[in-house]
Amino acid sequence: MARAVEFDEAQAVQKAMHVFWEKGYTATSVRDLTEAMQINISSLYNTLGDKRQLFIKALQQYTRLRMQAFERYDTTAESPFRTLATFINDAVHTLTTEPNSCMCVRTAFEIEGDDPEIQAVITAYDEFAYHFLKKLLERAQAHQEIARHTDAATIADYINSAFAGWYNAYLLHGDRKKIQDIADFMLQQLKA
Amino acid sequence: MARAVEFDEAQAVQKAMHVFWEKGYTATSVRDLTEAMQINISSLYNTLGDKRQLFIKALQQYTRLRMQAFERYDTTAESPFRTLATFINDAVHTLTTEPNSCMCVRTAFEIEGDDPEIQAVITAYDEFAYHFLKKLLERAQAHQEIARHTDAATIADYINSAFAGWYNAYLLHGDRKKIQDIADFMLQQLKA
DNA sequence: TCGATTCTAAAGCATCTGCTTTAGAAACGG
DNA sequence: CCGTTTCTAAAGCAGATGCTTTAGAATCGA
Repeated sequence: MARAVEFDEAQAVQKAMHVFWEKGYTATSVRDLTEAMQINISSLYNTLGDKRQLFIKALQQYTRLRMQAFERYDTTAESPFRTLATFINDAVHTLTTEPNSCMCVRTAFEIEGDDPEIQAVITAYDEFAYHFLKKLLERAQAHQEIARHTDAATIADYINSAFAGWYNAYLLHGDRKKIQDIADFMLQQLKA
Repeated sequence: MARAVEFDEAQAVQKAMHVFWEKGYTATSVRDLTEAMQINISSLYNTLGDKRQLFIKALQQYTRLRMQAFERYDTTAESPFRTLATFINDAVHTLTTEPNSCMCVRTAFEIEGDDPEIQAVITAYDEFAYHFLKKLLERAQAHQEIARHTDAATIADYINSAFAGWYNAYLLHGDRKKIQDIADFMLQQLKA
């Protein structure tokens, strides 16, 4: 037998995630990563692979955390619209509070379709959010809380796409109230 | 007297704009630029300044072109809402037709507030679009074409912020119809 | 203690980065 | 032709990049 593996991959990826999240893929150097991860560069290449593979793992970790946050919403609540309102208000809170904007959105604009494997991770998250919204909207329509003249699918796309725009608006103006007003207006428009 | 200046700055900046637009600021190298601009690197540094200054000029050129496109809309038309609808549909057409996504949005996410001078160029364009929309919405409200219970300013922010989200959605799915459906739903919601 | 394996530290690699310098050719008016 | 200025081509710079290699220390079970 030999020496036991003492390398905590999950923790290392977590630290890498924060660096990538803050600086973006290209602007992050391998030296930035090893410094933050507190591991030797040879350990990195032996266990995690190259920079791109590590980025994919970091991005997956990011989306996994985001997806976990969806679990706190009661999709079977009596008023699906209220759940939706909470969800949207939480999104406003998150995007105006976290130090960086959404890693998925940022990355989507950075790679611009050049890397299908990275894009797939982002798309998977996007579709996860889409299905969450769609289910919620279908129930809201069944409860007559929102208008039924439009597919829940389209409304889900509509809401889901808006978030990236809010990130952009907050980046430009840093004005929390502006985003809240936009969100309030959207909710009010959606209400039947 | 001496040799006449034969360097066409506007044309050079225009070519640089396309490279930056396609690849982003960081991912574009000075060699990429001189190659596309068909000029020598010493000419570049003598007349246009360094990479960052050239990028600012290219971004200004980009926003100038975009702002010119606003002139084709009749803001004094009898039905401001119809002008708004045309504007939004044109936006959908543009963003699903052009080979790259919006240079401003892409750059906003790339620099993430780290460069105030670059950010100012983007913000100026954003505010230009905002005022265009606000004026149009105020007239639409006066014509009773959209509801008056909300400030035109908020609705302008609402519409303006949505565009960046549509760029993101089109990047992820490449589905023109999806964006059109979203835009149609927005317009229908806005209609009084 | 032994070999086997996993770790770290450091040096090193070729390539790319933004940018400067040097040397000289080309075009002008006086 | 001359001096002045604008251009181009090419070499060169120091530093950063992603990644590899080397050498050896640490930790394990047999």
